[in-house]
Amino acid sequence: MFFMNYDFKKIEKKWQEQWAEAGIYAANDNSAKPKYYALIEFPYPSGDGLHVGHIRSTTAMDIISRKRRMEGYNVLFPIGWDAFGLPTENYAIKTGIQPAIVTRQNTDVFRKQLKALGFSFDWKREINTTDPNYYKWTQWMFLRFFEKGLAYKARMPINWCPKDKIGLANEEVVGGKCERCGTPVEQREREQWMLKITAYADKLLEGLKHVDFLPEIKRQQEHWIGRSEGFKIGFKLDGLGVLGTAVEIFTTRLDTIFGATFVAVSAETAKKWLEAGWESPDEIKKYIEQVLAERKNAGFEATEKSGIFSGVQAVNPVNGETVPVWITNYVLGGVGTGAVMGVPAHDERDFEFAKKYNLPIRAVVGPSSGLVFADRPFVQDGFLHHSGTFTGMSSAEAIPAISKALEARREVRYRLRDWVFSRQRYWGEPIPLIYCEKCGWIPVPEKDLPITLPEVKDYKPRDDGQSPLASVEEWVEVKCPKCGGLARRETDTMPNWAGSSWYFIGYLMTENLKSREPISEQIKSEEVQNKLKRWLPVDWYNGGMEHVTLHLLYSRFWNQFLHDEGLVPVSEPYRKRTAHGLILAAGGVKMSKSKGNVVRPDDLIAEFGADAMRVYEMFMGPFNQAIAWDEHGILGTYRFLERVFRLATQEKNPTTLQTELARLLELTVKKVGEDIESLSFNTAVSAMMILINKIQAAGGMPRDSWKTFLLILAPFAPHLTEELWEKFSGEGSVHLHPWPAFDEQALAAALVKIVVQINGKIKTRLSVPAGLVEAEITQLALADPVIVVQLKEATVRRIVFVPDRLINIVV
RNA sequence: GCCGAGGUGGCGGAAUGGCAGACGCAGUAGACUCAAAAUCUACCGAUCGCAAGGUCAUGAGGGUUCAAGUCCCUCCCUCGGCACCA
Repeated sequence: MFFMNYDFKKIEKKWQEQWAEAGIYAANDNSAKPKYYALIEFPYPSGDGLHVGHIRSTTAMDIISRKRRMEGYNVLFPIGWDAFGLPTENYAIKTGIQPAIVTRQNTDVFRKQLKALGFSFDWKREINTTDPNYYKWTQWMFLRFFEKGLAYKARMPINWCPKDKIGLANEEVVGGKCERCGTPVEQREREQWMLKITAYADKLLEGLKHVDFLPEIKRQQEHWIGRSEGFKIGFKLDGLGVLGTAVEIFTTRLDTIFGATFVAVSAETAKKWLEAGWESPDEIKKYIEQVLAERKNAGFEATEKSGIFSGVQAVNPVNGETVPVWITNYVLGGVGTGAVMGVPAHDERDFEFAKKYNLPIRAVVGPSSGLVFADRPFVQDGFLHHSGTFTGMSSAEAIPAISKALEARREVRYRLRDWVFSRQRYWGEPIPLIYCEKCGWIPVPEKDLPITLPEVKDYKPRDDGQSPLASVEEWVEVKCPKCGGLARRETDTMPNWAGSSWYFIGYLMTENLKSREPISEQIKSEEVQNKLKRWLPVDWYNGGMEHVTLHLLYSRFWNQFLHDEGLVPVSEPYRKRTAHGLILAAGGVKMSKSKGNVVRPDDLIAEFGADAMRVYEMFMGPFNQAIAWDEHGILGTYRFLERVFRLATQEKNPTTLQTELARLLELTVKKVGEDIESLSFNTAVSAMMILINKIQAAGGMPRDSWKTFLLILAPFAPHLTEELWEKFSGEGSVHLHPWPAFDEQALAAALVKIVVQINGKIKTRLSVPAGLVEAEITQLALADPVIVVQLKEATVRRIVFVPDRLINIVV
């Protein structure tokens, strides 16, 4: 061994080529080893190229994949492109260049950049959602939903920019205004394809119990689904004239019904009464119109509560009491029955309303100790008071009892809405349906899939809100597959979420995607089913917190459906899901092209190398927290790697290992292994830095110890460690060598430092053999000169002793 | 407004209730050098003190404890999510 420079450029290029040639990261479909499926959210290949945030999250999963390989797993760590979407389309609108060409250019750049970072992807399994071979399957799967009645057409409001005359995706609406021109966005009704995800609401909730997702991820999904169990109850009306029957209210808090002091109905409900012939003063009519108009315009923001007394009275069925009916703006027509019982003592909104209009507040539920109404509503469950025969019951007992007495109808409601699956856009999967005047909506026969995107001149959505595909007459006009008559293709395309809803399955059968065999036969074949059984579920899926509600829910739904169809062996696609923090631009704002603050990694990689870049991004801060980008620190990780290289290749490394260094090495092996599992990469790097600093001070380390160290550094800095491993004539690749075990016994130190406190303040430290008992330490502590001086005039009242750590003398 | 995460040196950040500031960046001094870079060594929260040492410090204020950045209560601020879901 002789001194040499850390020539990362040469080293990184050399090993990237050798790994590719040897195929050491390819997942094996026929291995006897246990499988491990590690997944990242596949990137959208934007024109900006890879940015520093991609590197952080991808390096993390790369580290986990590499560690698993070393632990003896057959690892699948795939990569692909989620390439349909607006930025590419907008670029095409501006330049007229075909989105397919832009996509190819962008993916070429991304692929090159990812390869330069040494990620251990199985590149043979690369997929692209815009590849007709891929979206043929997406279209086929959509038709399965259609055949099961889970895809349907409905009139839905879309965001419409009146100036640009186009429909906007939600992402293009910022604060109720068009992202490009700033014009306030209007809601327009349009026929849209919908997927009935609500049919899977309970299954999606139930499935969460069996997966290992971060608690906050589960909570967000639960909240998004928003299951609530309630009851519908009729309140008889008095004063609506001939209409005077009943108003139906919905509540989840039947136990508070004795506290109802009014009934609040939505403007929509009141309007229906008017249409049915209710005669009411102009004042009320005006108010109703005003609320409806406000709702249309505001849409997004909550307005101040208001209401008007309708003149109508309602009868509370539980006690026959008469309460006033108010028409309000805070009860929504589309939610529940569009009417609620107002219980100000036990509901924040009713309380606010009652305060404003001086309506009575009657508390009927409280903690067991007694019923105290403070200046805020009591919204928890409790015990009933002033509630007739139900007084004294707990909320949990009272709800079924009251519902039985009233014969109330129980109803389960969800916040979750069905998935709007249509986009009036070009750059997405065409929806493979044909409309025939005679036969209705007819699916495209499987032999005609994929329906590929036709070339168009202009990619801009049309003035009438239709997709540009509607202008391609020769594409739109087809024969009805059923009757042979003249029919028209659906011109809407699928949303971005479609292709990403099943891509983790796509990776498992990339060869089959290319095949011309019918999908319905292929997917049920033993060959494909065996692959799916081998790899599913994904063992660890990491991605952004921003995808935790939509993408994660959609893909779970999609997979559960395929499972119910008998096409996929597992009902939950992801066993474990974690999330990373965003990398923000300097100043803590999001990086975006429009702000011009996107940081590209290329220059830094050229200057410090891929390994230094990887280690730095892991070292920056806690992985699960957002962090502002600052490249100054990369010099520190470069110095660390350079130091590793220099010390490991120095002329003479000692042949024996000092006891303390040996112990530190064991500790570091343990800590790095544990920190990787808990995504604490920053402290793992720090631990390795501490070790290297100690090695520097000790003048070096024997070869075998170096090899152990290389093994734990390997997932972080794969090129450098592979190079040194070769120089140390290690067997094969460092990345396929077993992960080192650590010796618990070697971790124990012979000497420990004991902190001596007086009244909790540190006074001195004792260096003593490990394992001394309280009496021995007390004796030593009290004899210490510093302590003797401090205790001169005090009496010891108490001694607190923590073995091998601390003694506190209380005086 | 509600839910969640967070607030620690000049900066990024460490810390199973038990030595606050690990590790790194920036900075200061020294060694090496003709010199510089690189590297190595030491120092590096504030404050009082010649020093030994003391005092104050983890957003603010209370509390529990022998001991609190960590647990409890009240409040302030930042970020993310949701927006009247009955």
